[in-house]
Amino acid sequence: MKQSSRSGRGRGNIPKLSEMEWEILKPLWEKGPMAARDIYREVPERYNWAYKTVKTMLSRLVKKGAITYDQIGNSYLYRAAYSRSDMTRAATKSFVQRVFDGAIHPFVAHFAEFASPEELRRLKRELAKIEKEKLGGG
Amino acid sequence: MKQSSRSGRGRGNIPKLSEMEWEILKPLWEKGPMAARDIYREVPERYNWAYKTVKTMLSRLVKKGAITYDQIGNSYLYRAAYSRSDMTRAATKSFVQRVFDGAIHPFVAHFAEFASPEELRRLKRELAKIEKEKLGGG
DNA sequence: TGACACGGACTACGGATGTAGGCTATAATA
DNA sequence: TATTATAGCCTACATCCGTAGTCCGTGTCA
Repeated sequence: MKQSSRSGRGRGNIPKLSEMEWEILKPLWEKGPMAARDIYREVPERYNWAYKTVKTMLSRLVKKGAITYDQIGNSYLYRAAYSRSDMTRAATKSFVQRVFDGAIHPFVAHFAEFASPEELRRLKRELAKIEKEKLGGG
Repeated sequence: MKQSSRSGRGRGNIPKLSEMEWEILKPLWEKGPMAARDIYREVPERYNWAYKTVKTMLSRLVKKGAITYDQIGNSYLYRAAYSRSDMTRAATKSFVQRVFDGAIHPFVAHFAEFASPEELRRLKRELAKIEKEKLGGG
């Protein structure tokens, strides 16, 4: 099997991200490890954050274990501590639990209302694939 | 006029519920308007809340416009201000936006991993239905 | 009528969040 | 070497959230 970055044990302790913290993690997942200044540049402009705000978030994310860093000279190179997969899986699970009491289909039904036809098709395809894998003895 | 649980305009100002607040709204949606004491009884035991905690949540929910009440004698009969549909739709939209940047299929792919085969089938069915409605000009 | 339980209003308090600012060391530059 | 722009570290501060507690009025039971 492949070794999907820490995919095993301890799913329970993946830290929860606050709304804004996701915006810090996204660039890290998409472009790999980065310095604070670069993350700052990657954050969507619409948030209009001060650089210091980004720095604060980074500290808090380190503290809660969502990111780690390597020191390079006198600055840090931050990197996500968990894969985007693991993080979104955990967040989704908790969201679905909270809002839908664990049943996913109402969630999808709702979402599907504002999904494009293309996305709906894609979804069906994915679902079929997953179903087959499951039945096939995954 | 009849009291069309305000399903129309103003979707944007549906208040956000905190994690625990969902547990107060659920009984209200499922069983209709209730007094504080009854809501207290309906909250899942695992939370082990004091009655006062429920009261605090109710006040906050009233304040943020998520529930309203009718005074009956010297006590209140609380009711949800928005339908469960509207509330979950809003929450889902914001969640998917934040975590998946608006694209739901990666989410489903992840979640489907721990969905039961039965739920997967249900999902596919719902999707097909929604797709047909969309194409049919709904 | 007096004692009490229950109701709502207001208060409490620590931790998380959104949003920074100040201080100090250091790398780069003049 | 003196200046300056950054970097990281620590501090700030209003809100929200989870989780109650206190205070006071009143319906109820004895």
